[in-house]
Amino acid sequence: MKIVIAEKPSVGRELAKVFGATTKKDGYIEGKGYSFTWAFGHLLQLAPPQEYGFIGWRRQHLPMLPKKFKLGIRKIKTKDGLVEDPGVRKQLDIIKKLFDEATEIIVATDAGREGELIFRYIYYFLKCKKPFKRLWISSQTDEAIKEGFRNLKPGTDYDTLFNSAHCRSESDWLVGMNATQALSISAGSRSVLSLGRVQTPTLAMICSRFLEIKNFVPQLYYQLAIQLDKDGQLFKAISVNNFDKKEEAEELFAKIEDVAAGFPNGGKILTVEAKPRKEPPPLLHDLSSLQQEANKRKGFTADQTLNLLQGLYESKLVTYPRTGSRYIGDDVFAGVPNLIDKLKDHKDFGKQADFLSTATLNKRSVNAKKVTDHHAILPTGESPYQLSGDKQAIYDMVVGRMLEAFHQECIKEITKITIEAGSVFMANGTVIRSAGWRSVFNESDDDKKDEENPSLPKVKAGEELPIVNKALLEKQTKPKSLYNEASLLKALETSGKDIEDEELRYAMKDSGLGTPATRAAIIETLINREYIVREKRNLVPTTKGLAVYDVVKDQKIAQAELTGQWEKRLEEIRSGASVADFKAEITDYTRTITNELLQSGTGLAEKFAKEEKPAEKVS
DNA sequence: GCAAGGTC
Repeated sequence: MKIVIAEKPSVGRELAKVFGATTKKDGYIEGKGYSFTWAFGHLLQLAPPQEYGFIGWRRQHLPMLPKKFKLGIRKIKTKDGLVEDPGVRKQLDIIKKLFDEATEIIVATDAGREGELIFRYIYYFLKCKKPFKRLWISSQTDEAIKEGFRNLKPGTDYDTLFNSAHCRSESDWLVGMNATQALSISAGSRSVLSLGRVQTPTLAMICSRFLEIKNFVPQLYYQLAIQLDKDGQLFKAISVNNFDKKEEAEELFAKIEDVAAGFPNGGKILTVEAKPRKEPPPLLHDLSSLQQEANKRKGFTADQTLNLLQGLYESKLVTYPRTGSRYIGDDVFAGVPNLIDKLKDHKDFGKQADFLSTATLNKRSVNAKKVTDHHAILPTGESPYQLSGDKQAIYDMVVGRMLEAFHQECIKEITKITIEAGSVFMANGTVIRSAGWRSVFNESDDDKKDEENPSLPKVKAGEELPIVNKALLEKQTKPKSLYNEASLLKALETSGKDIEDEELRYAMKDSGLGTPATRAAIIETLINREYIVREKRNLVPTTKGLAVYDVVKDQKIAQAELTGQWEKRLEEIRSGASVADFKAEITDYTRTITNELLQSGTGLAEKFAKEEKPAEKVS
C-alpha cells in the first residue's frame, strides 16, 4: 500500500479524488492501491522548557539551550490547562498505522518550507525509517496533480529545505522563550512579558506610531481659496502654494480681484488639462487584503475574518483561505466563466455577472508564476444556504471581488485648471466616464475623496472669469493615523520594504513580518498580553506595552530587520550552507539578548504596575 | 506562564 500524506484534509481528499480512491476510512481515504491521509497543519511542536528540566521560571536556567530539542503533540487550552489535543493524537495514530503498513510514502504537504517541516516532524516523531518521495506542485488542478505524481522527487532532495525550516523553528523557540523569561523575571515575574521575532517588531510599530502622534506638533499653514463663475456654474480653486506666514497669505489674499471689490473678471485661466486615467481592476483577494477590506467595510478584526472565512471554506463555499497570493493560474481561470454564470441570479451582483458573461475577462489576476502554495481566494461555485449575516458579508466580498477583478478598467477624466489671480490657483475635477469594475459595488473611491469639484465647467486658456468668493484658509499639518487592523496588516506585509540594507530587503521581499496564516494571531497575542487594546477600530498601546517597548526598542529583537537577516541565512541553508554556523549565531544571540534583558528589565514593572487593576496583580 | 508556524 502506498501512503500519501497531505498537509490538510481538503488536499488529501482532492488527491484521492484525482486517483479515483473512494473508500472513506477514519482519517484517510483508500482505493486504487493508495491510502490518502493528512495532517492538520503542524501536529507536533517543540517541547516547552520544562521538558528539558527547566522547571519554573528561574534566572539560573537562562539562557535555556537544549542540546537536542524534543517534539510533543500539539496542545490545546482547556479549563484544566494545556492538554494534548485528542484529535491530533488520534490522527497521529492513524498516520503511524499507515506508515507501518506502507510500501512507499509520498509526501504531499504544501510545497514550501513549513510544509516540509510538518511532514518531517511527524516522520521523526514516529521514528519512521522508510524512504519517502516528494510531491511538489503549486496548483491543485487534476492535470497538475497527475503531472506531479508522474514526477515524484526523491525525499532527500528536500533535506536542505527541511534544515532551513528546522532552524527557523528552533531559532524562534530559543530567542522567544529565553527573551520572554528573561524580561518577565527581571521585571519581577508579576506577569508574562512575551517577546518574539515577530510580535515584538509588531508591538514596536504600534508603539512608535503612537508616540510619533503623541509628540506631533501641528504646524499652522495658510491657503487661499477662490470660487469662480463660468456662465452660472460655480467651481472652486485653491492656491498652489501653501504659506507658512499669515502676513504673506494676507498680502496675496488682498490682491485677489473679486467681484465684491469691483472686479468683474479677476481670474485668468492659464492652462486647462483634461486627460483620461485608466484604473485597472483590483487583484483578487488573498487573506490579508480580504482582512483589510473586511476591517474597513465592516470593522471585523483580522481574527474574525479568518474564522468566518475558515467556516466558509469548511462549508466548501470558498477556496483555501490562508493564501498569500492574489493570482490564479490559467487552469483555474478556465473555470471562472462558469463561476460568473452562477451569479446571474444574485440579488446584488446579478447584473454585473450578466454583463461579464458576455464580456472579455480582464486577465490581470491571471499569472501562474505568482501563484505560490495556494492561489487567490475564489468562490467554489457551491450555492450558499442560510449564511449568518457576517459570513454572508465575507462571502459577498469574495464574490464581489471576483467580479471586480475580471471586469473592465474604470476610466476617469481628470481635469486640472490653473488660474492666475494674484497668485496661481488650481482646480481639480474627476469625472467617471466608464465605471468598469467600480460598478460592482457602485461605491466612490474609498481611498481619497476627491475635492468638491466632481465636474468642472468647460473653460479655455486665456478666458477671464469673475471671482464670486474668496477665503483665507487656516490649516494645520496632521500627524499620521494610529494603526488599525487594516493598516497594521498592510504594514506587516510590507515591513521589509522600509529596510535600508538591500540584501535584507531582498530576503524579505516575499514574506514580510509573520505569514498570512499567523498575522491575525499575532494581533490577538499582543492584546492578550495587555500590550495593546482596541479603541474603536484603532490599535493603541497600553502603559505596559509602552514600557516593554521602551526596554527593547533599540534591540535587534524589536526590528523587522531580524526577520530579514534570518530569511537571508535560511535561504542560504536551503541552498546548502552550513546549519551549524547559523545555529552558533543564534545561540550567541540568545545569550546576548538574555543577559541584556535580565539587566534592562529591572524596574520595568513599576512603570506599569500602578496601571494594573488589583485583580490582575494578585495572579 | 513563554515563540512562530500550521490548521480544524
